[in-house]
Amino acid sequence: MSKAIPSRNEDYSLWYNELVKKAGLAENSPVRGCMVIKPYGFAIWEKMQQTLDKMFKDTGHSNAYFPLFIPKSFLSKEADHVEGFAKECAVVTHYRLKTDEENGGVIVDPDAKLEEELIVRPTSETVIWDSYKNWIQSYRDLPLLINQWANVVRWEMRTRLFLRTAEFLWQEGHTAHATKAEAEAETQQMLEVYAKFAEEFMAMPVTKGVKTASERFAGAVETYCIEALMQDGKALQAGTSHFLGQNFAKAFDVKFATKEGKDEFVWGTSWGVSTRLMGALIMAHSDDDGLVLPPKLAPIQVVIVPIYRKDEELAAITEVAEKFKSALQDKNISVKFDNRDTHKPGWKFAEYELKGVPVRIAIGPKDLEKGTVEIARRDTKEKQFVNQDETVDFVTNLLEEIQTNIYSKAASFTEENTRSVETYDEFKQVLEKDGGFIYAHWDGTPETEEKIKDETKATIRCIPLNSSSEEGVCIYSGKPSKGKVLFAKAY
RNA sequence: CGGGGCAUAGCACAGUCCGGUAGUGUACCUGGUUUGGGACCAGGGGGUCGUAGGUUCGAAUCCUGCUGCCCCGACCA
Repeated sequence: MSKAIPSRNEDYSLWYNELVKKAGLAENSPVRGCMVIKPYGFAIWEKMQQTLDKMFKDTGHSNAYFPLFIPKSFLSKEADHVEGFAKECAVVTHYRLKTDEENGGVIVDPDAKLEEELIVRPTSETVIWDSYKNWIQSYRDLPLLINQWANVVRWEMRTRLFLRTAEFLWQEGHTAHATKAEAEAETQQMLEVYAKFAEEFMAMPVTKGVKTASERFAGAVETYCIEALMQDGKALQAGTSHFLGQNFAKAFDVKFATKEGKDEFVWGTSWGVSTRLMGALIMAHSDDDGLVLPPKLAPIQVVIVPIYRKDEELAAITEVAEKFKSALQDKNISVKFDNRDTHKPGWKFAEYELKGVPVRIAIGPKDLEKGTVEIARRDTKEKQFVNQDETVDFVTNLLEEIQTNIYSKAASFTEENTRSVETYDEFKQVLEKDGGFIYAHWDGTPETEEKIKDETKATIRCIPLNSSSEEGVCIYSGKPSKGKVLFAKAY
């Protein structure tokens, strides 16, 4: 009981915060805006990393590592880039502390001021393109396909565990290409990788699209994104892929010799997903009893709980449990046999539900008699008895079914909460009453976008890639529109 | 960074109005009985009441500064 979390209906935001803490995913740190990612939360992140890392390598990318600190002067080399990030950079000004003679403790040593201040990377384009200048000489060095797993710091005013923290973990891909078309194809390809990851592994449907100019990455020519709808009807940007054009190449003078011997600027891309995906994963599927994890990302896919009175019973149950454990592990299923005698079965049931373990197997004396086990699935909370000789196959299939089911559930939710409107009144009404994704005509101007945002808090999440070019008139200005765009209130 | 609320044991809170030396639940430790949905009984440990100062014989309580957290806005992956 002590671990019960608030319900989503009562207070969605509190539900999220409490769930993150009670499920042991993360907690606040002594430093404002930062978070401690706890072992269980990190285990989920590691599974995401492993999967994505393989997808990146399968598409020809290699990992590297660039430094945390960036000379301040680098940031200002690309005008839009500095404009976008300057407001939220942490700056290193000194390199030494000394003991405070008067008050005890330590103070910054005023004699240790850095000649050029360093910024803590908010993203690594600048430091990476500075290297690329030396790495790239000719068309033979292209394409250059690099990814790095790193932490970055953006000094946010308002933070929330996983969704927006001052320091976060992410991967950032940075590629350089000989032609515009190739760089554009790379941008698209990585967007597809993200969409595939979100849908197949996170079981989270996403809408692919292009950002409007005002939402574009600072320094990009075009920003592509995947947007997902959370259970409270708000949208969450889950990943971005940027076509950088020649902006950074020009800023850092990255040229290559073509086959014909001409000097040309290279074309760039960058793309990233962060620990924010953890927030998306939590909000996409979980319920009032706790986390619901897709089997493909669950650190523990199956938990086995013994039910017994006497030690002899435990011994007999353990024998069966261990047999299942190794049989399932042989099928690459991660299994935990929780034989702790410090907690009762009911306590363990609640605990693993809170933690979102997809499948629970309970084995008790009655099961030993009947040759069965009790199998419970986290997504629907259904329980059933299964014969022991069918258990391994049953569980293997069940994991796949759960993965499919939570995707369908999220997909129907997204579908049910995606609406199309023709007028501004209708737009405001739907936004107020239902939230969710709203398709509406927009005249394409930043002014209209801004006004709608000011008046309704809804932003253009993206111009969907698959949108039909159905002509119409802008809901706000009445001017002509070439197609509907996707609006929502967003995280 | 503006507006509001909060800060007391690991966690959730009471006590603050009206100053008198800190309490409840839960978690933790020990022993026993228990175990098919968050067990029960008995005993036990743990808090310089966010922090710095002020008022007072005496401060969790009154006053001031600071810090942090939560909610609402502006900014953002």
